[in-house]
Amino acid sequence: MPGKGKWQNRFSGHGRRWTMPRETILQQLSRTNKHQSPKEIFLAINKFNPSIGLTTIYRTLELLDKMGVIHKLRIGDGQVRYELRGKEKEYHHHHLICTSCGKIIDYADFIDEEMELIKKTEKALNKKHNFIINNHNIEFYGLCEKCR
Amino acid sequence: MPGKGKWQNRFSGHGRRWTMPRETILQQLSRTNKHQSPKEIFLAINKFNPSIGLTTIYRTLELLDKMGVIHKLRIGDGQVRYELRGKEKEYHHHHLICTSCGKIIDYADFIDEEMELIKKTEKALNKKHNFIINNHNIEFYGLCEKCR
DNA sequence: ATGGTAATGATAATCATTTTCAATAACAAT
DNA sequence: ATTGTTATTGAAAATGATTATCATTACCAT
Ligand SMILES: [Mn+2]
Ligand SMILES: [Mn+2]
Ligand SMILES: [Zn+2]
Ligand SMILES: [Zn+2]
Repeated sequence: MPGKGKWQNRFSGHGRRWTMPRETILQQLSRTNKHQSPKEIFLAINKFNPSIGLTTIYRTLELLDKMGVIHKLRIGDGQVRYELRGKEKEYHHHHLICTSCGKIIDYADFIDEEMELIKKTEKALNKKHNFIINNHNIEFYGLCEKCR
Repeated sequence: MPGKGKWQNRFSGHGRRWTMPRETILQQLSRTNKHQSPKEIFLAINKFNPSIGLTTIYRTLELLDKMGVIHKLRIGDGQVRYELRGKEKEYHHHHLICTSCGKIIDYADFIDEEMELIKKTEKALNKKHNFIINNHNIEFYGLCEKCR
């Protein structure tokens, strides 16, 4: 049954339940490509649905992150932030963060060269330290157009 | 007067004062190449000098970071961590973080290739987004030898 | 030696995130 | 459709890291 939400199927048959709060939270994440904090998501939802509690936002975001549906960011501004994940290819990007106003810019330039270097580094580090690398995090800090 | 500590001069003549707590904190940072949290530093110092308060640790670490003497790390384990900075060349490195036990490994492999890519990326991002890039952060997450 | 003031430490306050727990609602089995 | 199981929820309290307050202390230029 199409139209019931593209995520519903990912919740069925795993002892998990498809609930209204979860659908609402995913809708809110879809509404923008910004990197939203739990509180921001809560406030946005709260305007039209005050019955969903902040605790549920936290729990759901954590779950969605574990499921791989969203991506958790920890830039250093005191709260966690989340963004929806796309398919691997179209999703992979890094962040440009303004240390003055906190603006976050997505970028995916030189991804190919970067991936090559990452692969090489991962292989070397794996051999050297016997360390299994699952993912990486790259971010640039500086001043955005307005703040420079 | 040598022996009085290699950092003392960095505190003179800027309206800043060279104090016993600051010297002790820098000593503690020198004692290991681990990435210590404020609380860890506090506990280590507290064993032989219980007169230094946690608040001072926080304030001093923040100051030292601003001065460029130490480097602040925010891996995602709930507390900030700091490490001493060496000279630019010998210092520059990234981190390998075990998501299971929290172990942090420094590495500096492929730094040259990496710097080349970083420079290229920085230039492109600057042109594209009119963003001034001051520094970057790269870290790999995975499982260490013991935790795999 | 002394005065101005940067630095300190104890305490309280903030603030994001977690935990607890009783009530609710999905949903598989009837 | 009704039921029973239990995953999920929301309110409230708890936690834990970091910050703000403020009276006291101690650098250090004079
Ligand atoms: Mn992004
Ligand atoms: Mn390091
Ligand atoms: Zn900005
Ligand atoms: Zn480990």
